[in-house]
Amino acid sequence: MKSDKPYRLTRQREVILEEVRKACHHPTADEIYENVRKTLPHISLGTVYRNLDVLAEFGLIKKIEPDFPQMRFDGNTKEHYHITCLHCGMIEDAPIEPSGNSLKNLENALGNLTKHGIFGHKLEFIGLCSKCREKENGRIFKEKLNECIDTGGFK
Amino acid sequence: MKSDKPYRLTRQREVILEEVRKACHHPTADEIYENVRKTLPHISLGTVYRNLDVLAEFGLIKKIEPDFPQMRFDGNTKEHYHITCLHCGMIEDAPIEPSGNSLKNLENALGNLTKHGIFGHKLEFIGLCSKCREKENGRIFKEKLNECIDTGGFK
DNA sequence: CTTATTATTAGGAATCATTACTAATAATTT
DNA sequence: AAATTATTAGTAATGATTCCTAATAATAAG
Repeated sequence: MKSDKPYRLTRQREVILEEVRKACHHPTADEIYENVRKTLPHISLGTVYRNLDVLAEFGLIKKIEPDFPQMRFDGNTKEHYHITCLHCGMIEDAPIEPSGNSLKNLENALGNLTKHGIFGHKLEFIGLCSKCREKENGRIFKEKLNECIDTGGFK
Repeated sequence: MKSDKPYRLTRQREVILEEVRKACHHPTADEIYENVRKTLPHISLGTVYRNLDVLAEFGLIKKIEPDFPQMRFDGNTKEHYHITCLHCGMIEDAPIEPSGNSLKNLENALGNLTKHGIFGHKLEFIGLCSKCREKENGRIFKEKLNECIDTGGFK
């Protein structure tokens, strides 16, 4: 528990937390809303948003802000990296370990070089999921790959 | 030029591109709008948004989607990393070189491990800029640092 | 150069995710 | 059991971005 604000365990909060934890696909707020409604049909969308924020504040879930206009949430709070599909916005876990200490070393170096306080980093891989890759028949893939070759990197 | 869509050079487009290029602080769309208005007082916000998208599509600028609700733009299209201030949303360039090939190797490894097509990665450092750090007198910094220590990473 | 074509514009309306507000409710404290 | 107050449902408001339309202006064609 990070925050020491007063905290009440409500049924809504409980169900929302469970829903985020059991979803393995980094759901959006409205996906969570739709699922929670199966258990609590009268819950309001505002309640879902508020509780997602509260749960994230207490460190029980993570808020993900991907390269996409809509927020997503993660029941897995251990450090790990993500792959975002450029086409559908779906996020999967990257099957690699957070690189031991090399990026942590970079953080320290940056903290010294700049006057910033650096807490952490976010490494996001950008690609096309297998479904979108198939559906688009490689078109986007080739386009983006060329773009990447042209500029020497995605961003 | 990435896209081969028809493209017309208008005064608006020219001024917007110049504005993004000369700004060194990764401006938001409305900051660009305000600045462009000094030269073209009758330009509309929609035109600014549309042109930022077009310019990004043609690879003349980059769109940045930081860990913050608002989009920012970058006139520097060479690969480089950013530091985002968690408090004010300001983005600065990270004074380090994109790590040669180690992250590119990770991309390749991931492309093989998963069925994804991986084009690139985005590495964002999260911190507090010196101004905010001062203003908050280290409060947020300590909080976030603890959070980071607790969970073994920011995200 | 003049006319035709059509991408682009200004301005405003619409959308979409998210946040804020309020009276009613329910979890905790006394 | 009563008092306190965090939380809720429902709805209105916000803020960034996108969409729509008739008018305009950049390019292409004659």
